[in-house]
Amino acid sequence: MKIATYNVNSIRMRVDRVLEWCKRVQPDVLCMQELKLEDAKFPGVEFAALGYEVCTFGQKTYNGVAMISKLPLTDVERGFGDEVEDPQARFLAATTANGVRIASVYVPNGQAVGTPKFTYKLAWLERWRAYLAERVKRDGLFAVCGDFNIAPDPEDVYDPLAWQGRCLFTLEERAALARVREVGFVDVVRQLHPTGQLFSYWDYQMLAFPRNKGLRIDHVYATPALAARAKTLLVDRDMRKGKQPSDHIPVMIDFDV
DNA sequence: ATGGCAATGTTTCATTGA
Repeated sequence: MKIATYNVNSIRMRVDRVLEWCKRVQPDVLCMQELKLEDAKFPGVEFAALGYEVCTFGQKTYNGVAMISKLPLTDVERGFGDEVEDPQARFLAATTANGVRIASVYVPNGQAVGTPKFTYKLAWLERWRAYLAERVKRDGLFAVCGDFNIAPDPEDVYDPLAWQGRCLFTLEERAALARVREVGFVDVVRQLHPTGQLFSYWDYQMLAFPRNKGLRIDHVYATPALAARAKTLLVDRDMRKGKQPSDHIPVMIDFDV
């Protein structure tokens, strides 16, 4: 079972690229982030034509997450169920017909240390952790995939010294992400690629991609029972090439499920 | 060969991303 995640940076701008990628690598489930549109405007017909069931949680202009699946989806959850005061569409979960729970996540960027957005990010991370701590009790096979907007380790940023203390790489954010793992998740990309850089994002500016000034901020976390079944990894650098790429690339794990 | 910001809407600039 191939489970993938891809921050598309506007599904409207990227739909042809995503469709071509699905035809080529045939993910069973693809989690997407930064749709930047309302659910009614999601290009669902195109994905349905490839045999995918579509599940979206979008909003106008910003954020928005989706999941497409070749297996039927049930028990769809949008948000954590606690966001009385949170209108941002950043979390979607569903269960595939073979019993694997999957979530598509877009963690807040945080902008810069000391800003209200950074405070919101840290609070959001704690809400996410509390939600997952409950769900792992029930879902033994659970994959949480998405743009986490945190580089966990020094080898996950192109210049750890320059990134010291910067948003996406502060000790505070990395500790918050470690607390998420501690409720019962494994970083499956690192499990399959234990050492060395394996970036998933390069800024559009300053020739970041050709200079390989990237970050590893897109992740696939899985419960130990599911992580034990992880077989192969694809971090598809080719998707940063060509006309109008997203600034992120897809990350895919093939599980023996 | 992978290329010098990009996408959205409030549109001809401001906001956001990371």
